[in-house]
Amino acid sequence: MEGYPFKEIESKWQKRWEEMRLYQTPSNPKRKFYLLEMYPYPSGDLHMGQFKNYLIGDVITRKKMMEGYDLLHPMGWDAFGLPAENAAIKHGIHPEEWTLKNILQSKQTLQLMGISYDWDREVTTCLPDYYKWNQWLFLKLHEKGLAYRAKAYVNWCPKCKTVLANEQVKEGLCERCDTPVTKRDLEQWFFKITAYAERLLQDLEKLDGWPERVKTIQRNWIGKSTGTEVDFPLDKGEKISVFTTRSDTLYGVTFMAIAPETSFVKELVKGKNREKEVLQYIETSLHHTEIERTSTTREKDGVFTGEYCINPLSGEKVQLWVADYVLSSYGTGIVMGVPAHDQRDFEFAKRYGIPIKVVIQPVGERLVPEEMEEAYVEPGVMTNSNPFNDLPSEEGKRWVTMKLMENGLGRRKVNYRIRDWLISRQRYWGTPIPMIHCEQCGILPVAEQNLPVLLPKEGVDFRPKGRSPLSSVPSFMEVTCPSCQGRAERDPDTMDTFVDSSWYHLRYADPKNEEEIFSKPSVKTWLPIDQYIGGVEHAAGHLIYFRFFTKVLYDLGWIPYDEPCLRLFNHGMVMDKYGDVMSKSRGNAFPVGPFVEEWGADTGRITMLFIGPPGSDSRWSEEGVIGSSRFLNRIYRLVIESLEKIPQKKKRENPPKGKDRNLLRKLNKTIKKVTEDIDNFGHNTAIAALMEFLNELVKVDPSVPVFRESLEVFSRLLAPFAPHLAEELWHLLGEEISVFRAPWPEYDEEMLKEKEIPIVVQVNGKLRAKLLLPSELEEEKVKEAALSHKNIKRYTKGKSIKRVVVVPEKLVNVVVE
RNA sequence: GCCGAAGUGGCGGAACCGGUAGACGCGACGGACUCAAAAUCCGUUGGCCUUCGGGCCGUGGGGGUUCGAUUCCCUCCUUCGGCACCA
Repeated sequence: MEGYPFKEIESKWQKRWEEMRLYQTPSNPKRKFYLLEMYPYPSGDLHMGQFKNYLIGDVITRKKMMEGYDLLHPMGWDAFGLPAENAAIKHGIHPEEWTLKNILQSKQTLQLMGISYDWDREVTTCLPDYYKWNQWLFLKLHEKGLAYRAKAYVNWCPKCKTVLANEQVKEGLCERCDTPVTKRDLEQWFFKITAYAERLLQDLEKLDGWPERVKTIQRNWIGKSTGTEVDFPLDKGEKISVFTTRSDTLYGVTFMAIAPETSFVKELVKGKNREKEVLQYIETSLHHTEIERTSTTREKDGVFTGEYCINPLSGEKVQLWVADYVLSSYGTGIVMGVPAHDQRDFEFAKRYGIPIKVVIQPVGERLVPEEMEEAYVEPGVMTNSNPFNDLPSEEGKRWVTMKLMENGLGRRKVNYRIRDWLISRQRYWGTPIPMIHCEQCGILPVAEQNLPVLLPKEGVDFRPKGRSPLSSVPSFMEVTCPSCQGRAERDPDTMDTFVDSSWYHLRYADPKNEEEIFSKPSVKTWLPIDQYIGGVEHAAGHLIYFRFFTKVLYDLGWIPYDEPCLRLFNHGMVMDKYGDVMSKSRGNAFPVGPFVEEWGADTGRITMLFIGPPGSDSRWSEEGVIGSSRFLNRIYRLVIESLEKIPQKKKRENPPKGKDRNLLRKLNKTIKKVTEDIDNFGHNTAIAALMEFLNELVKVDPSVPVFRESLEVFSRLLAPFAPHLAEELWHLLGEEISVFRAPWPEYDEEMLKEKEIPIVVQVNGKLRAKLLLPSELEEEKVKEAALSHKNIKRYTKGKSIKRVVVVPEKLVNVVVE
């Protein structure tokens, strides 16, 4: 294939840019711009599917550079995590060696595509100079009571042999390996993100530059619900509390359902005659996986405890049941059962013959419990609820709650669906948790000056055993207690890698600081992030954690703002031609290395960006590559072939006339279009505009002065998309300094104006004629011209004209009869 | 079930705030160059009809608002995404 010499051009300019330190972050920015793409897991040779993210960012960076901004555009590696450990088990290579090798390769791939990173600020999370600060942050959270240890039934993936955070369980399956997740009763470390639930929810309002979609996902995930906590007395002066959003149905409670995990159940039935059955039930239900338990098709089951509590307002006796449709981790783990007005309770009551008591009547209807086929969950009028009878139920909620409050039997309460963030992992390749377990003194933090707690490199058996691999490394585990100096043990678990990514963006501001996590002035200079780019899949995970850490650091006084990024853009996924997501494991990914070898980086860049709007999913195809390659070849050929004829002098006569003026108008339109499109993430249409302009340019005589001007501007407009070729053209035109040091072109509003404008003439909304009329012609004249057109006369002949609509400089619509 | 996004030629996709639907690209067809092919260049390309002037239909289906709707409203269908026994 005969094409332009992209190989020479690309390597030449990549080298040159490095020599001139084009991407270096300025130390004293005047107009700062912090652009960040979500950093990747370094999987080696990156594939085309992963590149969309970086390319979108690179286009913006290069344009901002030319607009005179001072940029921070860094890159790093989410380098801890399971794949390295799995590679170690499979191939016997140490996770660190494997990871560092992959980082090197991934980095080369990014450089091959000409992405504009300042590599001096590279951050690698698996190195001690980074994870030391994970540990430091852990200690800060611990001091504040935001890192705590608790025994809880937690998500456990039997295949990965580790616990998982709620955010890592998708539909009951492990996000990583799709294995059904089970529950284990373990003592683990948690970050108290629930303490920030309200702020995380409220502050979404501030995030104008975030996609609505992401904010909605976060709102759902946080899941605020407002209701009442009600106390139900037990026999001997004790009580149990439940959370409800339907206090208006309190008089309809006929049973209580208690989650099997609740320790209180065991005590309740202790020594009672139904103890055996209850314990048996608890045992089996805990063995069910999350999917089994939450399957909506499954019949709800439970067991009667034989015990009762008292409805605090009606005084009725209420049966206590254990049922596994109740979640222990939400509210109090106990639910009041109102079969008549809650579908789940209805099904449960039907199955076990528990009474159904109607307390809300729909308007104009009368519910009879025996005839009900489903619960009535809508609002209505209260009944059987003396003294609240005949109150509308919505109003009743407030009255019932007030009555409970007056008598000390209940209180207003807000619950959130979001759970505390479980961060312990029983794996090797992660940040060691900087805590020490002493039998005498309890659990104590490692002193700050003793950080980092280094991950041992030797003597580790990586094979998963369900216990952390670190627990079998004596040199790591054995430690003296910081308090009593006796023998103690380190915490054997490592941190979730989402801890790393919750603050990496801050480290870029001051990546080599050995004294502090970052210096406050450096953060003040660069943060918050002006534009963040990444996939939507992180909406309920990383993007919540990252906001949470920002708020914690704000509260600690380390940063002066409480939202980490002002604008967020979600790029779409790249699929293969069959519509499957590109991934290495599926084997359908286009590796970047061979592609660049065959087609060149610029062609790859144009293809990826022209394929469709950056925000939507797109399919990678060979056909797209051909179009992009042709486009670049045509540009190059045009310049080479016309080079001799291009006038040397840059000045043109002002103002140009005729054809020249037409070309110049088109040029100014292109500047406007490309500029606005990049700002609005319309990279595909920006490239289309460049193609359109090229189509004009090839028709023009190269010896006219406007031709030279056109090419100079065109090179600059092309530069963000195809930086190597654009730089080459720029220099072919005789420029000495880099195109990226040249200013971004500006358009002349005057030049956009046309002398004559095509006006569309419709009759009854249908296109019937086109006119070419002088711009700024008075309405009357336009009307006249339209009506006197021969084709329009054909349609209006013999008919009465009811109305003529004139849209200035656009169209005329003649309405007849 | 609830919430959200989307549905446009053979294909990827354009169309500002309601004003020429299909920009740009791919593919296809015809032509030029060539011994030939590739590459390149020129032309045509939503469907149907046509006396070659033009006409009718057409943006998932149906309805509505409007002089005019891919765009706004109602309703239904399909696809994708989020939440889903959260009390």
